[in-house]
Amino acid sequence: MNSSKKLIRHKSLKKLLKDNPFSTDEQLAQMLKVSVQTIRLDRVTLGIPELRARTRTMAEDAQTKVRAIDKKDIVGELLDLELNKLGISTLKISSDMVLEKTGIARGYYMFAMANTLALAVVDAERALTAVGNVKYKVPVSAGATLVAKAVVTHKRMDKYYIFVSIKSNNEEVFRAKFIIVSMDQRDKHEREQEA
Amino acid sequence: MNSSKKLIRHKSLKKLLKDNPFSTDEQLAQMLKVSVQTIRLDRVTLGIPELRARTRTMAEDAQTKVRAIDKKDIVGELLDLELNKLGISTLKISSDMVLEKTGIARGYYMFAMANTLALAVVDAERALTAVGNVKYKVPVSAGATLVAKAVVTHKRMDKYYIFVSIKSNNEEVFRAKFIIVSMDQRDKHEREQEA
DNA sequence: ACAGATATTATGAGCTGGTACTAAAAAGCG
DNA sequence: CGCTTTTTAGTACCAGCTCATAATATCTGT
Repeated sequence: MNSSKKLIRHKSLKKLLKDNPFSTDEQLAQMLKVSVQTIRLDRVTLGIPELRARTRTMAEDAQTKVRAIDKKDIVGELLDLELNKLGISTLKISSDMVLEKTGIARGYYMFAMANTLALAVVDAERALTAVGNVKYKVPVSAGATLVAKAVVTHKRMDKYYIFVSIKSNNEEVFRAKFIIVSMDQRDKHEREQEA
Repeated sequence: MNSSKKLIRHKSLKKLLKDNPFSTDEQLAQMLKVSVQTIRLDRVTLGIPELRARTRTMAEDAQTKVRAIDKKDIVGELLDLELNKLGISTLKISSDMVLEKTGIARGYYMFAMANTLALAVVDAERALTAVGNVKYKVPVSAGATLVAKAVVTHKRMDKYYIFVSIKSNNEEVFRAKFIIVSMDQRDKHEREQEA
């Protein structure tokens, strides 16, 4: 099978670009062990624009982002995001994020981190938190690097049920469940009904 | 004055690039009615990178943007406080506390307001949030003045059960239940055990 | 095994949006 | 007027492509 090779390469190509959209054709060619021309051909058939166009659209998108929450709204740093599935972010607790008396991080940072991540995971133009359920398991001190993982457990109508776990040094320090309501669907329904 | 022209142009240049960072030197030259070389020279002296580098860093930044909660007074203003009984605070939602897309206040502001008030009500030197249960009832827009009321429903051992309700224009927009743990009594014992 | 299709690679011209450098022309100023 | 600063011009070079053409390699059916 000749074309199966090609298909596999196409998939790999997509994945490579998803992981690092800043690769040049030459780098991609090296990674996939084919010639640069092949990469270019693949890009054309897959409708993938060149590096410059890619970065450009990314930069433009960043300016006028159309998603539930702008990436800049994420408290912490977004590491991975699969819309409607999961998201991972980190946040370093600095000394001005802790309570003076106890030296322990104010709880709302973990809440904000978890909540914004949950909202970011939802693939909707407009989304709101409806319900939150949080549990603080271990106090967090300054200097800790937190890693939050949000997972969409299930979705019913316009409601997303999201579970978020925050770990520090692989120890769970916080967990939360959110119900996020997408406003997109409502709009559509309402518009359709009205129309 | 020769250099004043230059200074003015430098300011214009910065502004133009702020408004549209995607301009090429040629476009900028046309807009400022000078030669392309002048623009390049200006960019060098101002330390402004070329278009491609600009878009590139923008795209990269967009991927991993850090933004913690503003250190501003999230808490709001304390109006009344009866330790171990109740507390009342207000918070005005400003335009930079809302999500751009929806114009609705970010949920963690209400959480932070409620949570800090709950902690304030507890009559303990050191207290931590253990569990939180929140419900967002009505979206809040910029300009709204929120009033939070926290009530200690009961206390068992070192745990305080606190109910918080946030109203805007006398309409309940948010409610939360917290379990706050006082560390005053037990920290001595536990530290010795953990150490 | 061999023609014909499909896939891959090579080659070269041309483009954009620059950098880096040199040098000439223009403007400003005492 | 001459000197300095500022602006413009010009050349060579680069990355990272596109587009077109052509050659080679690989596979596939008969």
